[in-house]
Amino acid sequence: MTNKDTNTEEKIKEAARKLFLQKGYANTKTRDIAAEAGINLALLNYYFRSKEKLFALIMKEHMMSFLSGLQHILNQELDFDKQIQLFADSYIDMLLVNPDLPIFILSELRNHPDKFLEETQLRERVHEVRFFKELIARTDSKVHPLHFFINLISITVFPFVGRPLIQGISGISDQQFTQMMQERKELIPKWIELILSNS
Amino acid sequence: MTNKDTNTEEKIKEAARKLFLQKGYANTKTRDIAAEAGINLALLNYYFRSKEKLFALIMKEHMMSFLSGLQHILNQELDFDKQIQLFADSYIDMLLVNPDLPIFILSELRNHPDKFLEETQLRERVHEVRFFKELIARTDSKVHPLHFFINLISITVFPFVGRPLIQGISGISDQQFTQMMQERKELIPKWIELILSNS
DNA sequence: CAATTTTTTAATCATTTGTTTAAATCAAAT
DNA sequence: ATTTGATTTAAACAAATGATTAAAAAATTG
Repeated sequence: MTNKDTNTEEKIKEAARKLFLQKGYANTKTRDIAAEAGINLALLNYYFRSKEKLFALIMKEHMMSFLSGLQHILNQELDFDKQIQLFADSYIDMLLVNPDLPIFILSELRNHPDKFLEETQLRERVHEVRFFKELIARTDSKVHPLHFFINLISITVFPFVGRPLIQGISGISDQQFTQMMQERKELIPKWIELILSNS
Repeated sequence: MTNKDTNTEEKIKEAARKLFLQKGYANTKTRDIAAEAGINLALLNYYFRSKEKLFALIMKEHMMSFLSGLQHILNQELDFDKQIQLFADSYIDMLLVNPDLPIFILSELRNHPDKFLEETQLRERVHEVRFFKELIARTDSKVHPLHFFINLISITVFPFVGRPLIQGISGISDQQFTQMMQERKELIPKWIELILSNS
């Protein structure tokens, strides 16, 4: 505490987190970060060598927390149905706190398709998750189990990615949007279970 | 034809379409566009005044075609179920041809939240669409009809936005991805109708 | 306290990038 | 064919941007 918030290195990281998340890599200038952190521009390079290295650090941090969250939820020893409920509930909570996270990750992933996937060992770590084994076991149909996972992620995450469009079309307020996302915590598990049980 | 493809103005637009779509506004340099179009750099400003004006043009074009597509499909005089089928089918076809379109639009919309929504009269034009009136009429439940529209868009569009993650996690090939999207043309209507009829 | 190391600062550099200019070339009209 | 206007070109400009430097200030060590 004492050191962590006043510490120059941490101040730069904090500013970088905020701005990169908000505006992406290309739209964030080193001078913006320095100003936001309230430090001299040269200190950015002193502590992190380059803008790119600083970004890689922040990006990895985000990918890891995204992954750890997923891993933690989907590895719990729970009923399959309970697990879906837990996922929707805690993931939407997380997204309401970090609404910019998905579009940030997906935008940057577009520019460096492999870079970040490799260094987080995404595939390896997700593959041994309980939920997936359960999901595969559950589907006796000819429909690929991945479809159901895609559906779950889609209806949970997409509203946050497509938010400007959704609000632009429907005209709902920020408050109404949040309200609807709260409702989805309970609706998503029902929908997914419905889809799963009829396949 | 004769003029349209060799025409300098059109060559620049074509190059701009390709590069903006692929890399976004900030990551596309005017020199890249000039090189791609095979023309002198100054011609970009000669014909379009500025990079920003050129971009606004391309962006509006994309928003319009996105909107017209939606409008055309959702205004057809068809059964509600048929309409959902038509939507999934033709929208996935479109997305397979333009897989970068959603992430492009959503990324840029993040930087200029209102700018493009206003000038396309998105809300006004979508609001008078047959499909929505039908959707609202259909839902007697206490669940907001917008939820179902969000679901339809989510499971249709999100796979293309989240493609790097989906392929990174599952390890499926490009070909397998395309195959799955083809399958979803028939699956999505079933899922959506299932959800609708149980609400 | 003096010496040494670490941190911070202001100034500057080198490159990139969007845009402009002035001259050259091309096309159309009289 | 000459004139006039439109198009194209090479060169340059100005601002933005990531990075470096050398000196000053602060902190640490002996």
